[in-house]
Amino acid sequence: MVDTTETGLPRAVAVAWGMQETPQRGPSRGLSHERIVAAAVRIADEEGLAAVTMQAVAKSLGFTTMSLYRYVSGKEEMLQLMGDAAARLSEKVTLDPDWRQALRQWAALIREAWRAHPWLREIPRGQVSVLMPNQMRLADLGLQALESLPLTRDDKIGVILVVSQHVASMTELELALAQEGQLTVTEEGAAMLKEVITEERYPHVAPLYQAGDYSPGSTASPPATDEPPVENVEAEYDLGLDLIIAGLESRAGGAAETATRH
Amino acid sequence: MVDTTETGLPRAVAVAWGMQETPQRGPSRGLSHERIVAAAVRIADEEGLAAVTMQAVAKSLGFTTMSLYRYVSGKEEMLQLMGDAAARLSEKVTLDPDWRQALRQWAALIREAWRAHPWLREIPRGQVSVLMPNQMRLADLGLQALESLPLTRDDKIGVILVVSQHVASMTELELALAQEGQLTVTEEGAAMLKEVITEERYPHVAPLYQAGDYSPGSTASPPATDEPPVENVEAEYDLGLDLIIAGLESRAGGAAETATRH
DNA sequence: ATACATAGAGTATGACATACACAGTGTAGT
DNA sequence: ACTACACTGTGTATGTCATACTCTATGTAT
Repeated sequence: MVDTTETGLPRAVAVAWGMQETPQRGPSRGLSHERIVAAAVRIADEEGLAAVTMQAVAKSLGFTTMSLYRYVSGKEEMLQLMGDAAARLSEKVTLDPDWRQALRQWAALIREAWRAHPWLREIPRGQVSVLMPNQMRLADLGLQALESLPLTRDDKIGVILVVSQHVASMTELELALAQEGQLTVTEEGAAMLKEVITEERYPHVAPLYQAGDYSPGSTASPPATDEPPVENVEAEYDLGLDLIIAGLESRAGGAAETATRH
Repeated sequence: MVDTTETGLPRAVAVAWGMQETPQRGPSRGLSHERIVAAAVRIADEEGLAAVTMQAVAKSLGFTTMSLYRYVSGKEEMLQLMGDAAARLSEKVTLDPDWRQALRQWAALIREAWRAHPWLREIPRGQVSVLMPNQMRLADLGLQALESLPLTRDDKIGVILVVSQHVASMTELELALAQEGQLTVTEEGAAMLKEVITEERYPHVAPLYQAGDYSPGSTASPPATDEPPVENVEAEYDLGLDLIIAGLESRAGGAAETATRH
């Protein structure tokens, strides 16, 4: 449960849109939402989200921990604001007229944001995020990319969602792998693994390990995954995008072709 | 950096495969990895991952907090073990001979796991997860589903990865929405929103809000998103899967047909 | 002027993860 | 048997967090 204002809107949303009335009386304010969020983002970029504590943020601004609570109802709200701040887009983005290219461009934009702010993966997403200004801008741009496609409104939204999640997943994976560094398994360790990864229990995976090139590689969800060497995330990123686009082409049929011409 | 054993294998991996030598001397053990992990999973299922504290787990087993550290090197390791435990699969799963169906079945299996253990989304994934027994089983099954497709080994792995991430994303989204509950925005709040979501800045999104059906609906990544009413996640799940499968069909060309041909 | 809403500081509290030292326990080696 | 000691689980302590509450100083509306 997000905490909300009297308007029913989540506080974070109201704040992000600047809908919060500013007090008339009292001492002048030394802080602001913007400065707090900016400081928090800076710390997250440099030292990871774990380093973003209320104390660290306050200290970096030269204020007391508790002073932040004048501007932000709690850490969660701050995180939500950070999430939106990280999704800021340069005002002028021109998308290719071909929807395929446009979709790729759009995906690349999102990817860029994720790469610049790896910690985004750790902040909880929810209904709130959609209502935030920058996130909404991204969604808007995504819809624009698909404009020429003969899909229902809902399908377009779905495509946007699916694509953005794909990009998010792959970037997250990429970063997770980069952070952990390559595991260096001993001869002995590898041997032990070979012993347990038997042909009977793992008929399709076992060959990969028996082969000897046990690059423990990447991973996935609790669901499954694989073992491609780290750099391959790029390949997976493209693969997914290619499949989705190919899928869209076949679904859109001839109509899509029209959009491509000229 | 995961902490590893002398074999170079992450401790969690060694533990999960039962590669850890058990002591010979000393009092008999009252606890075990399995019991600890099982207790932790139970708590997570019932009260969410946040409720999984070392103290809570220990208490639920009738032991002291610190006793857990005899079996588990730290909370992170425990979480990794929980992740694998939640990916356990019933031994006998039969996949449809048609790869399309098989892929759907496989996706459904993963989805089931996510739904049963929503907290999975919160546990960090990485190289380690791939090396865990149950996760590996899932990967194996995924490869089996794609067996008949004329793809390279790497592409198959990629597909598995992409699909599993898609399922993960959609299930995560579904759960996030369910947890937050529907936002109930006041007339006033809605009006304020309409005012800031202008046609100029949000040409494609604005109409959705102006229309009056401001179901704040779902969300996506820091990237973009949409506003379909909650139940629509199902639609997005299908959409993504359909697109990927259609993409695979067009990529695999005639060969895929063969596999389908009844 | 003056009252009072407000800003930021100070202090306090309660979760947590985890380090460390100890007391009891059962087995290996005699 | 006996004994040493590897190992078990406990108790206590520490440091990091988020956040509640209280107080003093501040500036604006009256």
